[in-house]
Amino acid sequence: MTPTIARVALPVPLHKTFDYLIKPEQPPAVGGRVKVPFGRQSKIGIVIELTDCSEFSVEQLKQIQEVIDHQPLWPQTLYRILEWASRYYQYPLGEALATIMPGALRKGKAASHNDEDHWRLTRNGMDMPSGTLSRAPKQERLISALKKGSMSQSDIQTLDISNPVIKAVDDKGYIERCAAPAPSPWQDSFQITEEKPTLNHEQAMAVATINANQDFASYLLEGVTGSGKTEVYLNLIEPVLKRGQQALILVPEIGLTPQTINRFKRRFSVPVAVMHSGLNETERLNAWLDARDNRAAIIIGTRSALFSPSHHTGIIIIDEEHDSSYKQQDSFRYHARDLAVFRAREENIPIVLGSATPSLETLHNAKTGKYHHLTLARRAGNAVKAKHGVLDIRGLHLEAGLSAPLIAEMRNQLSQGNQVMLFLNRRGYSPAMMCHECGWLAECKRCDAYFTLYQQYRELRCHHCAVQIPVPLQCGQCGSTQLISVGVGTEQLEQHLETLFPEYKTIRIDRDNTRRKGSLEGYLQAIHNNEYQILIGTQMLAKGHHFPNVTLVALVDVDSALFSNDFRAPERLAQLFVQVAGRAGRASKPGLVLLQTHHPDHALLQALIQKGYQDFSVNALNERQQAMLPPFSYFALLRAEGFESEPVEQFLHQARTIFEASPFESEECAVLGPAPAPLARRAGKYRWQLIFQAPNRRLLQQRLSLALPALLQLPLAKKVRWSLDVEPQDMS
DNA sequence: AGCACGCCGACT
DNA sequence: GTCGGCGTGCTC
Repeated sequence: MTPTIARVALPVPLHKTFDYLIKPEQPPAVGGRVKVPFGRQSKIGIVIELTDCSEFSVEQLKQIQEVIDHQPLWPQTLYRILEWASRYYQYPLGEALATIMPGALRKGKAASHNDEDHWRLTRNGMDMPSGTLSRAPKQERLISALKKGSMSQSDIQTLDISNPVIKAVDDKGYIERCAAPAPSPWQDSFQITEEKPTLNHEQAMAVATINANQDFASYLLEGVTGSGKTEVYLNLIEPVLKRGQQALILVPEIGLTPQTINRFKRRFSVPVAVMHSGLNETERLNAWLDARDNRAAIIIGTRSALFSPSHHTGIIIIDEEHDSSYKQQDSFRYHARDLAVFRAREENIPIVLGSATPSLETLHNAKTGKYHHLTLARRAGNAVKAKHGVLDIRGLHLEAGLSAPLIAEMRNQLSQGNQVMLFLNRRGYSPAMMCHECGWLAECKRCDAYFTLYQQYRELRCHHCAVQIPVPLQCGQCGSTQLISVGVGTEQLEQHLETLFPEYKTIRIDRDNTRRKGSLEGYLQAIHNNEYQILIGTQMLAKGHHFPNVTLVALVDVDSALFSNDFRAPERLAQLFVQVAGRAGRASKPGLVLLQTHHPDHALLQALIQKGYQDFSVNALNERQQAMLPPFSYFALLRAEGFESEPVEQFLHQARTIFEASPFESEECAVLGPAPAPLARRAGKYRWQLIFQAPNRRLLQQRLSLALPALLQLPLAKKVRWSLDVEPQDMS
């Protein structure tokens, strides 16, 4: 029996689907788009089921307006992952599908290559006796050219045959338009197009281990900076491409540089599809289609590239798997790395997670045997390990946050013609402004935060909302004019270093001066050209760039990370430390990394400094286990905000009651809060949060799925703004 | 989310 | 007398 009703997921924030009548002459496809009337508007949704029954009577159902796709947009495996992710991350399927779909498809554009039409000979044209067009040599030439096969309009133009000529021949009935022939498959011309470097023993072992098997298996490739992870990737991709399968590679947002892409393009003679946020709608659609139609052999992209509809994926590689940009931080809050493992399992292919500093989650999975752990401990080529040390700054006088020993070492390195890099994760001149007489601190009226002083703009700015005001001349409390800055930010550091080292040029790289597109690239180039000797930056300077002339890296303030209220802060500090250590220096000039701290004996710091990231991670994982923090439990964060505190808090109280009322055994689950969010007021809104904790994913998912319908029923759910983040990455 | 309906304040 | 403010309700 042919189904009469289509169940459709629409891009609306409603956790349900909508039923529509099918026109018999236009049967829709499950997984394909349809245009349907919705209230007084019409929307594009995805058919998720064909059926005969509905809770609604036939009279209540409307008809599908238009069937856009006659086949599913995604391979079965990928569609199942999307369905699962929609449930796991508690995000409505229709909205989830819409967010990961290329914008052009969301708007209803055809999901097919917009190849240029071709021209071919008609029967008449083929039979045309030569000499018929002797007085029209160009027309004659066109016909003989087309005897070898169809051509596109632009190809014809390259033969110096203009459009009017084409039209004239068309009018005579000798030629006609036809579809472009399918491009020849890349498999036919596959070859390796550069000389392969010889692998060292570790690399060869890793390659052999992973390539030994074509079925699902997860590998953690833990390779120190400079150990040649990319070369391993290339050796993994090679047999995949040889078999005619596609390779899917995810990189962090900041890591998708032309150099990275070229590394893959250079090695193989195959088409590469690149997917990142910089693409316009057409480019994005084309990359998506290239992946789907197997016109691209290698698909490389950021987070969202995980949803590339490639049907013949043979391997998934996640580079820098610890990078936080793999977790989407708004709307559909999926984790691309976690979903990638899921996808690999569904498609029964290997997945490789590469990093010099694996996330504790991934290390835990390796430890418990879920992932195979492969290590590259040897540096390839002339890379050399940086030295490092802790600067105990207790009791030391600090100049703009810098201790005398650090300044001395800077002077030493600079005088030898080297570059010096300073990390300080605080933008602005100083993170607060205080009255010297009464202790009053300038505070944002709309946020629970102090103003940051920007001296160059003579402004106080709030880093949590858009407020900026002129620097006050008087204390807001006692009227004193003795206002002083408290603490050090990158601007102050820059200013002070310019007076301290006037003979060297200083450059600051943070979000405040790299807003303009391309400015970061310009600065990095200038640094490589040695135009600057002192580099100051927040962590955006640490990722993906190697500075061979930098021989000294200092983390100016690591204490704030050691005592942050975000339990992941030490992990991120350790990753930053290892990443910068890997970027500094080279064989002839080994690098030195220094950390300034008031807590030189801190256990995690000691483990990191004395024994390295591996020991640090063992310690940190133990601490997580003691505290039952991820990966030893699974969190979901329900955050709510509103202009009045009371309804927000009350909403979360009700949410807590709902969650606790679960009929399941729930001793292992816990609810924490409601408590004020780390930033209790932001942009005038009060923020509260509730944390759900479960011992495993299954239970977390089960309990949330059970609670959410009741939560949505709460009258307050419509009055306050709220969001649910399953396995949040950033708790601050 | 959109978009309508609906009931109360300041205006051509 | 209207225009329009955003509260409430609904979308197969």
